[in-house]
Amino acid sequence: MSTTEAPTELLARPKRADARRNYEKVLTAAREAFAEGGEATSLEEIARRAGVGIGTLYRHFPNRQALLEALYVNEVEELSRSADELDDLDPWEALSRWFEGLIGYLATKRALAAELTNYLTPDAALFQACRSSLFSAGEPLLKRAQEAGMVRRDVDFSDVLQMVAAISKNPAASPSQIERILRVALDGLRYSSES
Amino acid sequence: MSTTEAPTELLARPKRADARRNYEKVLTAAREAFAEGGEATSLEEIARRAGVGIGTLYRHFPNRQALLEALYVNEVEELSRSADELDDLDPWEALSRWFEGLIGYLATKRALAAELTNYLTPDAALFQACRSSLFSAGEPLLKRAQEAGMVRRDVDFSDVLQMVAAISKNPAASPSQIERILRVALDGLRYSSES
DNA sequence: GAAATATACGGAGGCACCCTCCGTTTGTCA
DNA sequence: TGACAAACGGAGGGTGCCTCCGTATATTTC
Repeated sequence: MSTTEAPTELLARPKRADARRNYEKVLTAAREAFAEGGEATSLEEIARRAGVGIGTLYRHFPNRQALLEALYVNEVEELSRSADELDDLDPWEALSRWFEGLIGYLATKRALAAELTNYLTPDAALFQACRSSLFSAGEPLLKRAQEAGMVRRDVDFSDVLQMVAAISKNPAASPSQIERILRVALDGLRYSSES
Repeated sequence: MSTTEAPTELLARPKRADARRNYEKVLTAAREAFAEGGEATSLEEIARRAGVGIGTLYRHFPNRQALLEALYVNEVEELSRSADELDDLDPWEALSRWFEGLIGYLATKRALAAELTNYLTPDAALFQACRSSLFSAGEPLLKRAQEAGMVRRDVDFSDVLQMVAAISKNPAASPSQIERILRVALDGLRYSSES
């Protein structure tokens, strides 16, 4: 029973044993630091927490952006897997449940995503990949609700996703207000324009 | 006809002639630089553009944040004045027209607001002031639409403002998509929960 | 198990940026 | 016009991102 993992991960892990250890140490330290300290954590600080030199950190993540991306990908992968237990619900119910999950996720990743958008254009490969991952999970739910006549037909999944994401990431609103706003916005999906 | 302006401005301008000139030069250079170069412009660069020393820039704006705030306030003041010609419209029409104006404004200020939120908590005095300015302009329009039964009553102006702002500032969506999403979200205001 | 080799480590130092300090200059007022 | 307050400007301190390269360690080979 070797310790080699199957190469299913999207992120290529380094080869040598000490290297892999350090890679994980950095990633973990970064996750913690970002959770605690907000987005302003320096890479020096992360290296210190991880107990490695700054050079080692840069060996694994060629720049700050790369480290953030690695964190981000890790999390999205996890999220997309969580959309398979909703098939037997009422179409509208299934859709809004799924978005609830998404919303909870987004709430914790605010700072990370915000900083990433400083480095990347929204059509960067990374975001494309994440979106397509979310699409394959959520789009069928929307389609189903539209075919059941429970959601207006002049929107597509991208619209809804952007709408929910934008509202959830708004740092100026409290969680309870965000919830209220989302309810309104999602109700907009049910509005039918023939007055 | 003296050149002294009435002290109606929220921002206190400096006293001496050269100082006032330089203050304006910096502010103008900053506005241009941010419009062109995005948010990553350095203060040294702005001072250079304005043709003043870095020390002078810092005399007027004690730090980067202060400069951004000054820019921001300037713009919001301008916006709030623009909401007085809507009284004679249908309540729903008036409300959505006003938000159209707001939306256009927000579109151009994305980068600025985004960077400011890195420095300030959403309840900073600056934002409070801007919000209250927007409130006094927009809240009556919402009230009127609610009393006319054209808008659901379980939302307040803050909700709608945050909703519109969040969607408008979303950098991942194209202008046309943003427009579509806003239409959906604002239609949510008309949805009435008795099914 | 030891030598050879590839791989990884770590921190000094370069560069850019934010900001402070203080000697010099300039506007203002009597 | 002279005196003083106000403002100017840039050298330099501190920190953060990142590079470079001498040192150390894992892995492979014999």
